[in-house]
Amino acid sequence: MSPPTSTLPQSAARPGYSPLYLQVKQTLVEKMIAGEWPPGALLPSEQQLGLRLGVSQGTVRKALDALASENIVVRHQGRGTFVSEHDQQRTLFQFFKLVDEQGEKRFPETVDSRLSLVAANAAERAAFGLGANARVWHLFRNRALKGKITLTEKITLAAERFPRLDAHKPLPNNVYQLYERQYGTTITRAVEKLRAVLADDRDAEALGCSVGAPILQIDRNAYGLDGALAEVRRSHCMTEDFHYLSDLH
Amino acid sequence: MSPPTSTLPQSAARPGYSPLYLQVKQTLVEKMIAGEWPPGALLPSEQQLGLRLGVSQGTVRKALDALASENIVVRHQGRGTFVSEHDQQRTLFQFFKLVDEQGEKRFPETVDSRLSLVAANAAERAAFGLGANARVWHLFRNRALKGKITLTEKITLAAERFPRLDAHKPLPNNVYQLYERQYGTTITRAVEKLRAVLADDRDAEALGCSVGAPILQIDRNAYGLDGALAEVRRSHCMTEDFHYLSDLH
DNA sequence: TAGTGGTCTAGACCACGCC
DNA sequence: GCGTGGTCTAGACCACTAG
Repeated sequence: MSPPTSTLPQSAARPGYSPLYLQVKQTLVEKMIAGEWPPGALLPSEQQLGLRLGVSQGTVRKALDALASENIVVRHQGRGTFVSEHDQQRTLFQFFKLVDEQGEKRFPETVDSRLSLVAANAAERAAFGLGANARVWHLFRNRALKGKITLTEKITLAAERFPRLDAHKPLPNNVYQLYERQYGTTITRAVEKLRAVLADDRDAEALGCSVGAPILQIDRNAYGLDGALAEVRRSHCMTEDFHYLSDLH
Repeated sequence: MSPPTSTLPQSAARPGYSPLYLQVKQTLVEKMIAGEWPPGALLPSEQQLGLRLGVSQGTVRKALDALASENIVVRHQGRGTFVSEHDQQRTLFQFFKLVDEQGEKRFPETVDSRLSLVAANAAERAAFGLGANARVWHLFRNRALKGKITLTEKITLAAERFPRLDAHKPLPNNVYQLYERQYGTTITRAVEKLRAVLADDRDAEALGCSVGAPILQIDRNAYGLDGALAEVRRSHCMTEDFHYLSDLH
């Protein structure tokens, strides 16, 4: 084999060992984080990556397959492997779980939007790992499905990770695309906690329902490529005409 | 290579083509459905399966990896590949999404259970693909988490698929294990639809809450190894102390 | 026609579980 | 020690895309 132009750490040291293909995967992710391959970029071919990293094409393939299964890259036979972008399709299929009775998805339209910068409270500092005087953005939005306001959102972001967010007003419907293009933060994974609650005065006003109506509360924590918590979001959703779809596989 | 003792269909006919490893996967699933390898059974090694099916060990591996990713088999280095069983662990991690504030899961205890056999209504006949005079089982259960009744369930099963279900009373806590051991029906996949509703009189009585309390309604359709709908379940759950956890990856 | 990923094969070595 | 799955490699051929 010709000498590699780059080497991977810890080839087989017993403690802390990780398989070669996972080291390759991690290396690729780090290059994405560093901006070497921004979202939408075409990666080098498997052969070229193998030569560059000093591993076989099959090992590169296993790393890329793992990245593809996490929706971090997209592979196209005959074209190549691309870093995933937060286009509407991805946001819809990976991060949006509300469907109508027929199981159809629609992208929600933002009807009303309010952005403010406030001092982070203790819970917010703990969640984002912020210092004592840190500040956070609060973004409130009402969103409509099929023309009817169906959910309200409160999004919380660390100001130090998303500086001058107000410069991008009006914020786009798809904020994950904004995080990605303006701040280099790609959301790759999220965890949602669901509860049933009763509509309070604010819910009732925003959603046009009565106080005490049943509301699905969705608490989402969204994480970036680097694994750090990037966004916290609480949604209140009416589930008369839509429901949350969860696949257990 | 020595001649295979069995052959796979359509080696490369253009229309309806499917890769070899998917044909292998399908062949293995069919053997499981036929009862050749019941849940818990040790499969032949990759080498032996390759010889038997006339494909390479690497192709068998790709089929087994796909089955493992769907939780249909479990692989153990040094021991072999086993058909998955519905032990408490699997039921808990794959099909039970309620966790407490600390994110801990507990297996729910069945407190009360009522089983009845009734004529299937139109919706039930359509869902299960039943004939005009078909009957279905209705199983109502109240279930407790950490000693407190937290959810009610209504389970619907086609009587023709689950004959003499009443002979197994009292039904076990883990009904998926019963389906598997007594009826050869292995649940492999489920889809849940979630809504927020208000507690009615029956919810209030069963759950010890007030009428009009917020309730998380979970409609689950569970499918067997053969892909057919096997169980329909509606759960009503209090989410004061527990919430539904959904991973978006 | 050239280049890419997708499939399939074959063989080597390692880590693990069991006897 | 033996057999298992896990990793890694190398090379062949196919299907798809693009120029």
